[in-house]
This record gives sequence, structure tokens and C-alpha cells, in this order.
Amino acid sequence: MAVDEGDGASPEGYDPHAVQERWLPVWERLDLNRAGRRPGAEKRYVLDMFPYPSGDLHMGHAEAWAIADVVARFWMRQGYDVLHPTGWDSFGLPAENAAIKRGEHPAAWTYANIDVQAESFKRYGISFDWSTRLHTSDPEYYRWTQWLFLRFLERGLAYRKNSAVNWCPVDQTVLANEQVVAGKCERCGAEVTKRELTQWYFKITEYADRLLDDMQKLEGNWPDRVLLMQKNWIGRSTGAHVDFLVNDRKVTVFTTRPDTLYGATFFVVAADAPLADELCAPERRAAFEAYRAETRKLSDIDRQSTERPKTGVFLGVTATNPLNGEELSVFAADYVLADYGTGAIMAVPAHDQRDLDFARAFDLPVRVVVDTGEEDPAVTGVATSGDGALVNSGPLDGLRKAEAIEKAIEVLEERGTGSRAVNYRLRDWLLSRQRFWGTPIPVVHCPEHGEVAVPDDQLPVRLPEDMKGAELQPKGQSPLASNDAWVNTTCPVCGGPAKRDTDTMDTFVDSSWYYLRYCSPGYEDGPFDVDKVREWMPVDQYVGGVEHAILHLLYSRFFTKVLHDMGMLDFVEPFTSLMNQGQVINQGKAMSKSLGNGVDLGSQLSQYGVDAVRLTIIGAGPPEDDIDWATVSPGGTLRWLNRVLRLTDDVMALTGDGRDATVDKAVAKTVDEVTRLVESHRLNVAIARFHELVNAMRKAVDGEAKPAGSLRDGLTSLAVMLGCYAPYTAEEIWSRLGHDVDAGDSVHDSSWPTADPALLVDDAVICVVQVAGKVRDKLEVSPSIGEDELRARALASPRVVELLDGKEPRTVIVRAPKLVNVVPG
RNA sequence: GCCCCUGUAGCCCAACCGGCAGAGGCACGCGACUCAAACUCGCGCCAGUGUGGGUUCGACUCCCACCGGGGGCACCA
Repeated sequence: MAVDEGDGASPEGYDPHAVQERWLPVWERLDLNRAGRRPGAEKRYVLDMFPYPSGDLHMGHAEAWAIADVVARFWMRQGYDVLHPTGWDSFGLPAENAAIKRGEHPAAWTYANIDVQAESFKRYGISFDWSTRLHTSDPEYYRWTQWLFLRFLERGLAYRKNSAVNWCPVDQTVLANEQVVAGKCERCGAEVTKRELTQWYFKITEYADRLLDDMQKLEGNWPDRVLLMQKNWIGRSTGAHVDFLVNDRKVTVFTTRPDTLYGATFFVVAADAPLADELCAPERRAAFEAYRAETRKLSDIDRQSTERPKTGVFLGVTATNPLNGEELSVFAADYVLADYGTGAIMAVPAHDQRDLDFARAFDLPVRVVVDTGEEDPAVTGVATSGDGALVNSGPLDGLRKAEAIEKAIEVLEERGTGSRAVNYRLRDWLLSRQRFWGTPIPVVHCPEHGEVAVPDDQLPVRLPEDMKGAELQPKGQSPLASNDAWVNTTCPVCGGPAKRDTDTMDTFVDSSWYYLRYCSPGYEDGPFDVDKVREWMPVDQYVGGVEHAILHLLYSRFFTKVLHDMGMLDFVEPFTSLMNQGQVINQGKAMSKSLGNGVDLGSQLSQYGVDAVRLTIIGAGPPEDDIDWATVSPGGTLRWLNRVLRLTDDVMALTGDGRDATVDKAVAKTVDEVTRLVESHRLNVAIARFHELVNAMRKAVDGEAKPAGSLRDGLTSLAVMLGCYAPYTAEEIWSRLGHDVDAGDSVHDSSWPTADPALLVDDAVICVVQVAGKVRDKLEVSPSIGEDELRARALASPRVVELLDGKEPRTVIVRAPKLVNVVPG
């Protein structure tokens, strides 16, 4: 990276640090960003995904918050009453790990980092309403996280069950499915293993359909890829449940292809499902158990590899096909998943590749029942899954795939051996964590009464404040379990001795509702003031990284729907519009310690100042694109800011009120375009418009006319618009233009400029005249020129006459006033 | 393997509904200022839009295929 040490402070005119120090305290005194400052005005809510306090702010924060700040300030200038809150997602593992290492309580590290970040945000000039500030690790906050958990519990949406769960051996805790990425822990990258544990879950699957269907409301305002990722994650499949009989016992399978029932030639049960154990014939038990032991040794990553040859074991029983009465051999195999569908499948090797692979490995029959016109799968080894006419299928023969699916379901339902069914890939949200620094689960286990909710008036269940260092060392169960004084309590029902639940909640529970709390910070009668939330929510613009496409965003959508059903919210989607900012990278790669290509935000700010960094970040490209810091030039941006201030001084040195139409038009055009560009989130292009305007004004200052009136007005408009991007420099310009900022006349309390429509109309436009699609002439015409007149003028053009060479044109395309295309005969 | 996004000067990026490929910047070159340099100011510079087809009067833009880059899912029945 080219960092010229000399760039930092330019000798002439502009010291960004002095400007920052001058205006920051004035702004704090003027309290310009408080929500509710513009009573009666339409409300807007701008939100960044709140930060985790893992140290000081870095380049990634700088980008996300710069983007949201432009939007927030733009709306404020446009006269909206804007809520732009801030807080910290302050529970979580890094604090706990730091506490273990340092022999402290996690709160020490957490709140120290929060203070550092808060100062950095202030210096970075973000237009927060600081009165909204919250920390999810404050008892005043997690009290309500617990309260919400209890409401979920009452509604049957929180429940406890024993099952095989994802376990991270490094972080020593269970993980939600969403936190397992390609078989590895989303946080630390360790390979995830399985454990049998009794854990708390939220029943998000009950909302699968609504989470899917309501995405329709978000289309166009959320990035398509995020919606697609959620759709894939939820993974709705439609088909049928089909009941097979194994020794008089009903065993149901889920299939998306009931039309292929006549092509089922064997039957498979997930080897690790209890069902396999139950169905296994005594004489096959030894073989089955040996196979199951092998399966359990495999990691999820190996197990889920499609490259691996199919394995399995015959269970010594048969399943009866309900449609044709055929007896199918039942196998246990690890390619069938215990926790998807019913954990058992009917295998149709001709039309399913996995079944075909298994059939070929075990020499099982392959029967084609859909004639797709392709070669016999038994020969090619390639299953055919396309459309075609049904064959070898009794009553289904001759039907097309879609018709056959309907018919098969009809027949199954008539006979009572199956039914239409929908299945999801989405699993319930496992929320228990075996760690300390999180919201305690407000449940007491009583030997008499079982799981008992802690009554609302006893909330919050506080974390002990005296545990620190080695006491927090994870040992496969929550550190809270070793704190007898904390664990031992009394049952809220009978008053007898009982024990607290020692797990804490996934931190994604905390972040699933913080945007609601912001509407009424400090509210003591509930998690939020329902009326305030009605005023501000939903969030009009949410900004954050795409890494939360599924996790945080799916969970928040779920919470919102549940709270809606509880009658606390009158909307069903929390975030109307979502923007995913890209990453800041360096030299083509993500910044990392091992690569040594990290760029420190603090040193960039010291070197170039806040505004140059903010402008550079936003000007580098579209917000959603990655920014390669090696390709941008904060030094160049600082030079430009210097140029603008020099222009201001030169303009203020002029006398008189002279006007110039060229300058007035340039200003109007810039205002008009920048307004539309910011509205459509093309924030980078707006910066190019600022450059153009400054270039135009520079020319006017250096020219003969020196229209002081036009230039002062132009700078005034520029200062307001630029203020959204570069708040300090804009205030400095504003001040030099003669505004008394100290007395409250701040550019950050001014109004967005308006463009006089009369100035946006050009007197004349250039019309392109094409012959056969190639530009041959240009005409200066009135913007309101009629089609006929323009056609006549174009055809009269000497160049056109020459090229037509006396022939009649075949067609003449006229797009007044910009283009005429003459197509020769 | 399946799905999605993306490819424009040396580099980063513009181009609204298909209508003159270039707004802005970086880098570079030349000139002015200077004793000189830096700073500053002025001027200049380079591509025909990954490749091959198609649709169209007209394609960076729409369609198809392929290549390169990025991402998501991955034995989901």
C-alpha cells in the first residue's frame, strides 16, 4: 500500500484534526441527532447491525457505519424525524475467553471495549442518538430477554428435548444448525462433533411457512441473494407421507416423488435413528451394530460427502409397498439422515441417484417407472429425474409426472396409507449454551414440579458477579453449574429445594429483539413500549454484513412474527429494506494477522482524518462491493477536501452578488442527481457529482465573470449534501460561509437543497443522427422538438443525404430529442 | 455436483427503460509556479465492454453456450 507520510497534514489551509476537534464538542452540545427532534414529521428508522465489543473499531465497522450514516443524515436533512440508535451486542465468547486468560470477570473486558468503541464512534462522526444506548449484557436488558423466553415457553414455542446435537470441542458448547458452516463451528472453525444432550429449543419450524411466504414482502428491498439463502435454508419440499408395513408395524416415509412408488425396489432407514434399532431382526443385530458403530466414528464432514461409496447393512426384514403390496428389503444406511423427513425412505434407484448408487453397490433391482426418453439407468448408472410418461405403474401408467404425483396422493389418501405432506430442511433453533457470559435461562428444575418458569417479578435471573478467571473454564457443562450458591434455589411453585437451569442463551436471542428496545430505551414495564414501537418500527433501512443472511436475520424475523402473534406488534417483518455492505480487504485478500495485510482504522484516521476515510470508503464503489484498500487513495481524497476549502475561501474573498447561469444549472443538476443517487443507494456516484460541481465552480472562480452570488449558493448546497458524507469538512465550509455554528446554526441542522426545475431544463440538446446504427452527424435541437420536425432535420443533414445517395430510407427510427436512426433501403 | 452473483482503460469505478462507451478518481506523462523540491494549478493519456452465437433499426445492457472470479448449499429423499 502506498502510504505517503507527507499526505497526513497538508501545510496549507486544512488540518482535518483541528477541524474535528473544533466541531465535535459543539455538536455534542447542540444534540442534533435526537430522535423526536422533529415532532409531527414523518418518521424514519436507520439501523446498523449493532457491534460486538471485540476491541476498537476496524475498517469493516468504518464502512458499515459510514453507509448508514449517509442515509440517516440524508433523511434528517430532508426533514424526517430520524431514529438512528446505537448499542452493543455485549454477551459472547470472546469476553469469556479473555476473562479466563486475564483472571477477570467478563464484564471488565466487555465494558472497557465498549467505552473504547463508543469514543471511536463519536470521533468518527456518526449521527447516533446516544440516549438510545443499550448493552445486551446489562441486567436491565437481559431481564427482558428472559421475559420474552418465558412468553415463548408459555406459548409452547420454547421446549426442552434430548437429541443428538452439534458440539464444538473448542468452544465447549452446543451450536445451532445455523452456526455450523460446512461441518465446522461458525465462530472458531473447529470441526463439529455430535453429542446426546437435553437442550432448550425455539420452535422456529412452526413458522417455516410464514418465514418463507412473507419474503414476498421483502422482494426488491432486500438483496435477492439473502432471500435466496433464506429460502434454501428453510428448504420447503412438497410431496407425500407414505405408510409402509414392516412386520405389521407402520413405518412412514416422506417423498417428493409419490409418482415413483411402483419403482421402489428397496427401503432404507437411517443407521443412527432409533427406528433402525427397533426394526432390526435378531439374526442381523450383530451386523447392524457393527455397522452403526462404524457410522458413528465418521465425522459429519466425511459422512456427508457425496464422493463416498454407499454403505449399509440388511436388517433382515421387509417393508410392504402400500400401492402394489410388494415386499422390499429393509436396509440401514448412513446416506439417509435421521433428522430429515422421517429418517426412512423408499428407494427408487431408477430415478434417484443416491438410491441408484446404493442399488449398484448391493446388486439390487432397478425398475424404470418414468419414461424420460433417456437410457436405462441400470445400464448407464445415471438416474433419470426428468419428466415423462409413467410405465410399470398400474393405475398411474400413461400419466405425466405432475399428474401422477397428484393421482398417487389421491390413491394413498383413499386407501388411508398416506397423505399429502410438506417437509422442511429448517430445524428448530437450539438456544442453550454451556457458557457463562450470556443470558441465564429463567427456569428452575424442581424434583417435584419439573421445569418451572421463574415468575416475571423475580426477573432478572442475574449472572453471579463474583465468578472470574479459571472458574469460567468450560468443562463440558456451563460454568454456572459449579456455583452451588447460584444453582441452589427454591421452587417457585412449592418452595422446596430446586436447582436453576445452568445454561445460558445463544447470543442470537439477545440480538433478535434489540431493534425493538431502541424505540423506548430504559422502558421498565416491558421489553418495549408498544406505542413507541408502533411509531418507529419497522426499521426503514437496515445495514449490515451478509454473514447474517441466515442467522440473525432469520431469527429476528421469527421473533417479530411471534411478537406479532402475541399482539405486541402490528407488523410481521422487522426490516423493510436491507443493505449488505461489502468487506474492506487489502491487496485482493481479506485482512488477516497471518497475511500481515491488516489496515488499522485508527492509524488511517490519524493520517488522513475522519472525512477523508469516510469519503474514500464510500466513494470506492457500490456499498455492496468489497473495497480493496490497496486500490483507493485516502490521500487523494484529503487533497480534494483541501481543494473544496480553498475554493470556499476564494469564493468568500469575492465581492458582489453576481450570478451565472452555468453555475446555477450545475448546482441544480447536482442537487437533483445526488438526491436520486442517495435514494437509490448509489452513494459512490454521488461523490463523483460533488467532484464535478467543485470543478465547475473552480472554473467559475478562475474565469472572468466570478459570479459570487451563484458560487456562494452553490457552496451552501454542496455543504449540506457533503455533510452526509464528510460531516466535519462540511461544517467547516458552512462556518466559513458565515454561519454561526456555535450559536446553533449547524450544517447538520439545515435542510436539503431543492433544485429549481426551471434550471434543470436544457435550452438545447445534442441529437445523435445515426445511419445504419452508426453515428454520422449531431444536431443541436430544442429539447421539446417534435418527432416530425426532427425526422425532417435529420434527413436534411448533408451527411445523411450523402450516405443515402438518393435512395429512400427503409425506416427512420426517431427518439426525440436524443436520437434518429436512418436505416437505408 | 446443484444454485446465485459477477467480468467496462494499467487499476478502482460510471453509463436511468436497449440509443454517442466515460462521469469521477488512482497511477502515469507534459507544462506553470519554485533557486530547487514538495504542495498547488492547468493540460494530456489509454478500453470498445471475458469469448462465441442469437434477438433488434440499434446490445455494456436482453437470450443461449463457454471461460475466468466471488458466494451459497451440499447424500434434504
